[in-house]
Amino acid sequence: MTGPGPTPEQERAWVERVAGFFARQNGLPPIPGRALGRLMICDPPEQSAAELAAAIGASRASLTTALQVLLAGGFVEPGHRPGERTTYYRLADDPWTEVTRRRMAALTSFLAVTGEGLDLLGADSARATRIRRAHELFGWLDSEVGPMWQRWDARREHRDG
Amino acid sequence: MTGPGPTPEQERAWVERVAGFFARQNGLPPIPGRALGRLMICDPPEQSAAELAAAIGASRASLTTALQVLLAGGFVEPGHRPGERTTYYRLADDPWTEVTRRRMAALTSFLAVTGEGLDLLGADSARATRIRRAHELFGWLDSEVGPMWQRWDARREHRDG
DNA sequence: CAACAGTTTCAGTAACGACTGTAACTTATG
DNA sequence: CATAAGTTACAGTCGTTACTGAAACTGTTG
Repeated sequence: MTGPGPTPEQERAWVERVAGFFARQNGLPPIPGRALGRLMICDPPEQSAAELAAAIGASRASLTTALQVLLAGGFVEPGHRPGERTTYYRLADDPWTEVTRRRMAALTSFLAVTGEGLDLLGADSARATRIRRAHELFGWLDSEVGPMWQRWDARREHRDG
Repeated sequence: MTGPGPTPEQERAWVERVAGFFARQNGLPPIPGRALGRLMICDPPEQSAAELAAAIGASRASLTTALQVLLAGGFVEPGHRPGERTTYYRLADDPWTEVTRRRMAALTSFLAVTGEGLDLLGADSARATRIRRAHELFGWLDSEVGPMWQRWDARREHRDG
């Protein structure tokens, strides 16, 4: 007995939550977000563009765009079956680490802006105090995230490798 | 001799870079972003809404909205001078720590979504493997950011207090 | 090489969000 | 209580973006 499993309604609601999260967090449009959410729970894990379109209620044309976005972002991977022309898309093995890494890098990229600001105003001038505050935080943050991801990689290697 | 200082053109360009960053990163509209950038380098540090409007080339009405956004986000603080009715806005002492803290919290908030997904599919089911991958990363990340900010607070206290 | 399944491109549309200008409101001053 | 500086609320406009439907394209099968 494997239990009843989620209802289609529950699945839809969860997919919508995923889409909402990536819309807010990564600026992903609704349909790519829904396709991503769907690919996280669909059974089987591989789905054609047409199947995904039907599942989330969008046009096939929209799925093309959505899948391009997801492919470019490294979220999904294309796959083929012998004797079939259809491309079956599946969630990448672990898109999350890379995506999150990128987001944090983007966060600390403010360091370049503050650095240029300090150059402009003179790093030691009183007027640059406000910028320096920001510069210190983002510089420190930048020095923290490197080791942090090293710890993650070590942990992953320990579990998988 | 304190040097020539930046040209208005250079200031404008830098302000635009700040605005661009916060538009991409925090979803801030252009004008709030520009106002924020301006408040980072303006001299004197306190500015009225009218002054800011002139400096970044926006209407006063827009500045009202922009300043509300910045006040709500904790970026700026209002100030008054005796005998004057004008409100002078200045950059908060250190908005960056709090803002960045919020952003990282938002990042790890995906944990709630993956958690619900695991409940829905059954945490140990084969179908939940994809969700579990995400859940592990964000759970770990969540456990990392707490201590990380503690280190920052300690560092700050050591320097300031 | 013809037929066809599937994918992609593109033009058009609808909805959304930001910004402006004006008008109403608030509050300190004489 | 009248005045004036400044702030706020609002209606309208402009630009952008996501999405759809139809047509063009690609590549495999018989």
